[in-house]
Amino acid sequence: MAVTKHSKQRDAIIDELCQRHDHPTAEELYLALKMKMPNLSLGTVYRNLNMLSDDGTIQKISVGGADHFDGNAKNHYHMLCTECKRLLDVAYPVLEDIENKAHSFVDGRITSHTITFIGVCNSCL
Amino acid sequence: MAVTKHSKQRDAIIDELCQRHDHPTAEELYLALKMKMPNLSLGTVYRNLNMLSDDGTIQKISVGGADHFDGNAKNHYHMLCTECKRLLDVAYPVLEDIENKAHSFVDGRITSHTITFIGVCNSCL
DNA sequence: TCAATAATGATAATTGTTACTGTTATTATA
DNA sequence: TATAATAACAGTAACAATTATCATTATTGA
Repeated sequence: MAVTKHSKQRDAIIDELCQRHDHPTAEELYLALKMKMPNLSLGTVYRNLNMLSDDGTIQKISVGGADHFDGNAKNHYHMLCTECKRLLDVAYPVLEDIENKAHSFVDGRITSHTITFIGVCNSCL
Repeated sequence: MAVTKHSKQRDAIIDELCQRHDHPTAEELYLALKMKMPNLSLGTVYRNLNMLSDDGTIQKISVGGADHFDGNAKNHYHMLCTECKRLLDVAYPVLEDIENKAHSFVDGRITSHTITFIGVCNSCL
């Protein structure tokens, strides 16, 4: 179902997600918001994150265990820290032509691509 | 725990995984092997796949819902079909220098990278 | 051959996520 | 502004993927 009506919960979710520059999981987001909205439900967080990522308003990133969410909908790359399991932005310029270049190696049609670097972040080193 | 002893189950898992060129989930692999080894346990499949991917003998790929496993341990890229959720190999040449190039954009140390193309495979088109 | 122990099968437990249900809040219209 | 339609909600149950537990079996080195 698409987003039609407004709600305080949804606004708060988007706000929180765009404010912070880590890429929280649904539960991390829920815990942070729960302090301001004590009767917020985890299901509401999941429902909204899914609707918003279906919309293209935000990004859902499936890497390791739990899905992470990113308020920045523009394609960009990430690094997963194998120690703390956090997901960091990598400002490496997006390879605009890689999808066209890859076309001949693929049995099908490419619509997007993701690059994930694996490593250890500075705070863990 | 590292792999020390041998077992028929483990050998069969590696065999099956290397024979086939799709990238099965633990359960898909389990169902295929169950026919030859009727008392194989799903837990054994998971345990071995994890040990082997920790070893670097095989690859674990976390993209959508369930983890996929790849008998080819050499780095290479994949495409996820949004229709059938299958994971296909993409023979696009590995960008050997991208990790060095990305270094200056990252707060930490990079040890590897993955590229996943998203699209629709030919059989689904 | 035998003792030590890694690996197994079966099953329970855990985790992340989705679905359901009755209630509340939002929005368009009168 | 009141009202009716319904999207979105909270709370909870259900579900799927994965991991942990534990008693038994298989492998291996002495």
